[in-house]
Amino acid sequence: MFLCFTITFAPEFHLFLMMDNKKFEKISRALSDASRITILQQFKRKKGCLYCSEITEMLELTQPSVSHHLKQLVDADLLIPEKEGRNLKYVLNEKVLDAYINGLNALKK
Amino acid sequence: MFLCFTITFAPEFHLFLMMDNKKFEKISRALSDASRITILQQFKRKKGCLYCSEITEMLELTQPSVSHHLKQLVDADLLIPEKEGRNLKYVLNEKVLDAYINGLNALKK
DNA sequence: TTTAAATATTTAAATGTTTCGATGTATTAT
DNA sequence: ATAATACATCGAAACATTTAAATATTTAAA
Repeated sequence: MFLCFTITFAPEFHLFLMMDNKKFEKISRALSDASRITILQQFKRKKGCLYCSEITEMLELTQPSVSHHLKQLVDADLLIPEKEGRNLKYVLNEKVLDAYINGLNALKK
Repeated sequence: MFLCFTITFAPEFHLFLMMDNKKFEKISRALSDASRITILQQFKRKKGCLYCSEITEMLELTQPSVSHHLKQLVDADLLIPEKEGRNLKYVLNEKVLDAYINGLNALKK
C-alpha cells in the first residue's frame, strides 16, 4: 500500500530560484544595448516606474525605436507594462532581475 | 591654515564597485549567446578552469567558431586566458562577474 | 628541421539587430 | 463625429553577429 503525492509549483514560484538558459540568454541580450541600459537606469530615479513618453523624451531616438527597445525589455520580462488610458507605464521587474542575478551567481564555484 | 588630502584609487580597486555602461553592455552581449552560456556553466564542474580543447570537444561547433566565442568572453574579461605550451587554459574571472552583478543590483531601487 | 597539434585569423554567406519614415490603432478631447 | 495624442507595427536600409571552410601561426615532438 502506497501513499502518493504530487507536488507542483506555479511558474512564478520558480522564477526566484531557477532560470533556464533560453531565458538567461534573452535577458542578457535585452541588457546588451546602450539605450536599453540607459532606460533601466532611469527607473532608480523614478521609484521603479516610468512612462513611455518620459523615456522617449530622454533618449535621442525616434518613437518607433524607443518602442522597439521597450518591447525587448518587456519580452525579457525586465519591465512590466501597465496601460493607463492612452499612456503606458512601465514597472521594473525586480523579481526577474533577482532571478537573473541568481543565474550569474550560480556560475561561480 | 588648511590641511589638504588627495585620495586616489587604482582602477583595479574600482572594478569591484563600479562598472561603466560600455563595459556593462559588452558583458551582457558576451552573455547573450547559448554556446557562451554553456561554456561558462562548465567552469563550475571544473573548479573554475577549463582548457580550450575541452570546450571545443563539448560544443557541437567547429574550432574557429569556438575560438570566436572564447574571444568574446575574454574581451569582456569574463575569462582570463593562460597559455600553457601550445594549450590554452581559461580561468573564470569572478571579480568581473561580481562587478557585473553589482551593476545589476544598482538598477534596483 | 621537418612534422604534428593546438589555437588564431581571414573570408564569405547567412542571419539578426538597430534605426527611421510611413502608417495603423486605440483612446481621449473637442 | 472629428481631431489630436500616445503608442505599435511594417518595410527597408545600414550594420553587427554567427558560422564554417581555408589558411596562418605558434609550440612541441620526432
